Amino acid sequence: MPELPEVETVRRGVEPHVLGRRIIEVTVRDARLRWPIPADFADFARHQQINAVSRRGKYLIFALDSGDRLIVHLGMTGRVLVLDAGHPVIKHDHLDLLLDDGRLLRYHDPRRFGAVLPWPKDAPGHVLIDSLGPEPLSDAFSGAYLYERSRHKKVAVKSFVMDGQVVVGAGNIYAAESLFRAGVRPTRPAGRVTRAEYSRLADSIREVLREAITQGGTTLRDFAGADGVSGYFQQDLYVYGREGLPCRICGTPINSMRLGNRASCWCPGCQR
DNA sequence: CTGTTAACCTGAGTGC
DNA sequence: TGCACTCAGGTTAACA
Repeated sequence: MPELPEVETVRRGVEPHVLGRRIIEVTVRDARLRWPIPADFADFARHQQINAVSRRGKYLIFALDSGDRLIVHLGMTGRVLVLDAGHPVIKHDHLDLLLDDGRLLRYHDPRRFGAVLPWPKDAPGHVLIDSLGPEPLSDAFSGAYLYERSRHKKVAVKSFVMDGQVVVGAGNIYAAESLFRAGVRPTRPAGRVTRAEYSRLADSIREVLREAITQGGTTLRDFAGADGVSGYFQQDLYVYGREGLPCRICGTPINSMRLGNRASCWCPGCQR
């Protein structure tokens, strides 16, 4: 699934194709996503013009000319593709937005952990967006912020930075990579990580996410940008998926364990 | 409140 | 070829 860099890559890939385009028809083939696509979704989206495509954390937000918005989340295996109308439909193609230029925006998601939801203009906020932590690439995010938020917390620092209420966008891959670059073991209780370490960690998170965006994301199995092209950040991974392999810095075999039900890799030599 | 676990769902990979 | 099992980029609901 897509973490922040993959979602941002999708946003950038989709945006030029949909800006100013009007949705002329909506086809829902399977509404059973993480939350069901509401029965009135087609009526909600039809005839609306797409004025902007933004991102909040791992959520894509399509702003419509009426002031309504569409929220799209890719879950673990979701994709958004821009295709010509009439493109063959394959398994897991759950939703099409037919555009007024003969193209369509297609949502494809084998595991259906993602979501496509309306966000009406008269709703001040949205339950999925309101309680999110700061954007890691914004000024609101810093080592001091992480330090303050983490005091007295016993949760592992990796789980802490993967918590979307703390900071958005760092999933399993980038949390592991950021902790490696900061030299902090993922198992450390968040409340025991020092101010200096959080300063390095905040820098690392920003750096890793920026680099990954530049590379077009990381490609494992299911991710591809809107144009179907893969990302290249996997060439820059130091710990994720490298259990048992020698550390690229010190040669020590990369260690792995489960933290909060997620595989977590780190280097015993480089990370304290 | 905090913290941990199971659950959602399908497909790919592995071992027998 | 088949079957049983594990694992996967996210997030929340239900627990103790």
